[in-house]
Amino acid sequence: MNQINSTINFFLEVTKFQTKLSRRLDSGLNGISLNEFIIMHHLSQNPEGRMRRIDLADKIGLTASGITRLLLPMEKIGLVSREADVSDARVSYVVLARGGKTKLSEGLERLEIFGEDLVPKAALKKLEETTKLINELSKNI
Amino acid sequence: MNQINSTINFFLEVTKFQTKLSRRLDSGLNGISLNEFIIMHHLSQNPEGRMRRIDLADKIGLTASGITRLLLPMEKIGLVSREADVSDARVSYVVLARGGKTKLSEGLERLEIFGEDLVPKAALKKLEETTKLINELSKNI
DNA sequence: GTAATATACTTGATATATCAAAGACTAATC
DNA sequence: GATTAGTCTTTGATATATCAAGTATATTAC
Repeated sequence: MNQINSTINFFLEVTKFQTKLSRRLDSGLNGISLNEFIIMHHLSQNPEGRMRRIDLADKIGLTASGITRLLLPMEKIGLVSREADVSDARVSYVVLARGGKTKLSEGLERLEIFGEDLVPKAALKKLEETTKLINELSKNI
Repeated sequence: MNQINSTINFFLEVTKFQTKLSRRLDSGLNGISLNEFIIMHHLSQNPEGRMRRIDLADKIGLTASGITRLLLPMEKIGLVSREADVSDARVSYVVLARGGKTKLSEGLERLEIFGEDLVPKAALKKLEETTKLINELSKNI
């Protein structure tokens, strides 16, 4: 039982939390996975209503390749669609499609309920600080 | 741009952090993956020096099936080994093997350095609180 | 304006999880 | 003590990522 670095402890706990969270939500978000939800959420938050794949990758922490593979089935079932860039043929934008909007709001609703059940009201302020901290840390990985 | 639930925001940030962390560490821990490291770490912390697969699964948040599949190659390359239970033939314990001890301490060293680079000293106290909070949340998922 | 370099995206091979079901036991109930 | 129910682990089929390399296009430097 040696002394443990508190940063390492943090890594272990976050890893565990995220493993459980995504397993739980992957089958509890009305047919869409957590990452699919996250993609659609970012699209809905974007002022232009569309994002380049590479920016999406950066935003959610996946590789470009991962994004390609995630989006493929999403396009097929009509959650998102594809838009070209007029001035740069390498780029293809991701746009939230009609079906995606529906799924997104259903997922949001479920996620909100889940979140309310999970996090006690009293912990919300602390949670927000935590979010800020983790966001800062993410930038340097 | 609608109002976002702060719990959902937390989920997004944690997911991103963990995605980036594990990608980064999976190729930076001297040949072992983050989860392999975590398993060995828990084994080394265990007073009995061994753990049932099911307890390991619970400890790190994976399914029993996931544990089986993670351990298979680890056994093959001599990081862990297998021990039977004298009174319950269903159980097989996981034990840290000689090669695992070496890899673990190498990984620990690297992870410590990584952690020191990532987290500013001033944030350590906050980080510990965060760890506690996340640990609490994990229990209810 | 051409050559070299950089960027955006996709693809082939592979790793790591999941779920649902099966296998092999143990424990509880009658 | 036989049946039933529960626990621990593994397995087949599948999903979701990664990396490294490839394709197509833009940008920079000369």
